[in-house]
Amino acid sequence: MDYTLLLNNFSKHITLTKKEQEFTLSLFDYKKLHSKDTLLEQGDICKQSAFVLNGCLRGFTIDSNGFEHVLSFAPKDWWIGDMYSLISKKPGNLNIETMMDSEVALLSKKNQDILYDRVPKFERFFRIIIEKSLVAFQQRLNDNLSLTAQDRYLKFCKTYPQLINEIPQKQIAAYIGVTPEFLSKLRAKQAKAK
Amino acid sequence: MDYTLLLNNFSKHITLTKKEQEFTLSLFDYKKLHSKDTLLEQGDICKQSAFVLNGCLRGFTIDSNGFEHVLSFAPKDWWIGDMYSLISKKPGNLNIETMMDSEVALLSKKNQDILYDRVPKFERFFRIIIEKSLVAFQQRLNDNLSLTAQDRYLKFCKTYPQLINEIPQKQIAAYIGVTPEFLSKLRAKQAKAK
DNA sequence: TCAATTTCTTAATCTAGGTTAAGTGTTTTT
DNA sequence: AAAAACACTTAACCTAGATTAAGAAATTGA
Repeated sequence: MDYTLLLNNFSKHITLTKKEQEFTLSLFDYKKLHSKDTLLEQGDICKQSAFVLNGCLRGFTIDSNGFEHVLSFAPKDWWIGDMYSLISKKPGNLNIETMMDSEVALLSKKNQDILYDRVPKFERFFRIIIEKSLVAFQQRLNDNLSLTAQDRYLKFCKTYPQLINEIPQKQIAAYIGVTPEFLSKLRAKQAKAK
Repeated sequence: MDYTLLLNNFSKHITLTKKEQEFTLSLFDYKKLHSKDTLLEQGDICKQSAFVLNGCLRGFTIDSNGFEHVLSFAPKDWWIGDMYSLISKKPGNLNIETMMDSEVALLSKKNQDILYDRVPKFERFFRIIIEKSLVAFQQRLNDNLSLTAQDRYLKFCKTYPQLINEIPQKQIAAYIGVTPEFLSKLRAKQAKAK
């Protein structure tokens, strides 16, 4: 298991000594997953955050009509978890699943608290990670309030160019908030317009 | 100016000595605002966060057709700022305005950084504040992806009971993501159904 | 390798919510 | 206290996107 990506992720916001690096990595669990494996199911209490070393996961909910809504994609170098459940310690309604064979580094809430205690720099690290995540969600909510489906799709293509050919279209539809049929129609219109 | 509310807000997540309290408060600026005063305009670089002591503010964007979209209401005891602009130091597209006469305690980004340095507990404090804000935005995005306008309105009424009779209906419409005309129609239908 | 499953497309029809417009309160300003 | 500005309602008509359904293409897997 290669944790280089994780160490580089830390070093974007904080500087760790060799000792701190070793201690920190010792708190993570490495896990190899197959495509469509489940990491968290709605109704569960989320007890860990995942850092994606390789592959891609998705966080999604299932509404009362059985439709899925993708709240986040987590490709390589991203963090994913159910923040609501993680901090409230109550059952959440997020599902987390791999979209292809993936490798993750798992940090349990318990170990995260130890980490905050022993290497307080991580208070800052996760504050910054969460700030960026907050900005992304605010931006996305604003997009959903102000843009057409067409524009949201174009924006998605710009934001996640690497994902477009890697994941099923219906997942992109569930992310931008339209049915797969409508996204298909949009793409056909777009192709013709050229 | 009475900062009791602010001190109580801190004490929800961290414990400060008398000295730390004094120092911390010295970093804030008190400001009294009239209804519809502007605290931040789109295109500006946001240089401060506001804690609402009294009254209510709103953060909103204006789209390319001139329509307003409310990203957040900040009643008494809430924080508001343009996180994107604040951390990137680039011009943001958020407007922040009072909805009634209000009092705020302002913390400049510069003073916030001093605070992180001199009272590191605040790394934790703001991490927790931001975590909660993130959870709220994720939840709201999910609501926009999965609920009808009717259900979003009902949920709004449950979440912000104190605001319903305090702020104009068109602001609620701009928050849940419908036109004022459609919200009016929803309310009429609801009233009849009883 | 070929059957089964999943994904994607196309097309007809439907509907939640938008648009336009006109009229009626209700605040705010002078 | 009148005028102006703003907020809310109602109603007719419109459209972006949903639904249903059926077939084609691609993937998965025994």
